[in-house]
Amino acid sequence: MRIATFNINGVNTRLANLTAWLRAEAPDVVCLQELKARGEHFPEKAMRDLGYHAVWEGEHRWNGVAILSRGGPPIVTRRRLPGDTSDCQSRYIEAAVEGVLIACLYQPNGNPRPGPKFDYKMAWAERLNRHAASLFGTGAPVVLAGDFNVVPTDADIYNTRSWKSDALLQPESRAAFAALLDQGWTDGLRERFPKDPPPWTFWSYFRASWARDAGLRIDHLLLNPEASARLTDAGVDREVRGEEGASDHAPAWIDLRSREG
DNA sequence: ATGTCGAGCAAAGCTCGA
Repeated sequence: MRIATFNINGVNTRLANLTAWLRAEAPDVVCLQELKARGEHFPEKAMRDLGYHAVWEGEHRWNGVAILSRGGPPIVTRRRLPGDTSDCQSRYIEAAVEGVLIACLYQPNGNPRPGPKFDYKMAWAERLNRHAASLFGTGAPVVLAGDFNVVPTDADIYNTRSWKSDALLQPESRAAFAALLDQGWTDGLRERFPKDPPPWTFWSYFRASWARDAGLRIDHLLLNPEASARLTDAGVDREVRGEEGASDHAPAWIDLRSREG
């Protein structure tokens, strides 16, 4: 079972990019972030025509998350990250797919920092860690997949210089991510690529980042022990970032062997 | 500080978010 995460940065604007990738790679499950489309504008028919069931949380203009599955339909277990009923941004959706619990998340970017956006990011991270702890020991395989908007260490970026004050690299952001890993989650990409540099998942539109391969690793797939025991491979479909009209992210994925295997 | 994108509003170029 291949589970991918892809910050699509506008699901309708990049529908051609998305469908070309789905046709080429045919991942079993896909977590999408930054739909930038309200719910009624989600391209459900296009997904269905490609053989994917879809569940999603849209939002006016920004954010928005979805889970696609081409096997059994995703059974939604949550549409909001618990812990703050006043938070109405669409950044989390969770579903069971063929016995695997999948959390699709889009952590706030947090810029500019300091300020209310960064405070929101850190509060959101705190809520994520609390909820992740409750998912960790359920006994089922669990995968937390998405755009965490965190560069975990200095090894996860081409060069820290121009990003030093960015919210993605701050000690607080990193500490929250490290605390999440300390719960016992396995970083799927790092498991497969332990040597530096790891594969990047994001290249900014600024400063010809793609042409210079000036990338960051901010899209992550975290596995609890039940999922990690089934991990066979991981990767990034980086060629997707080089296409005409590409998102600034590339899809990242893990492969899990079947329960029988 | 800068750079480049997308969506929305409203009818072009700005604003906000990233």
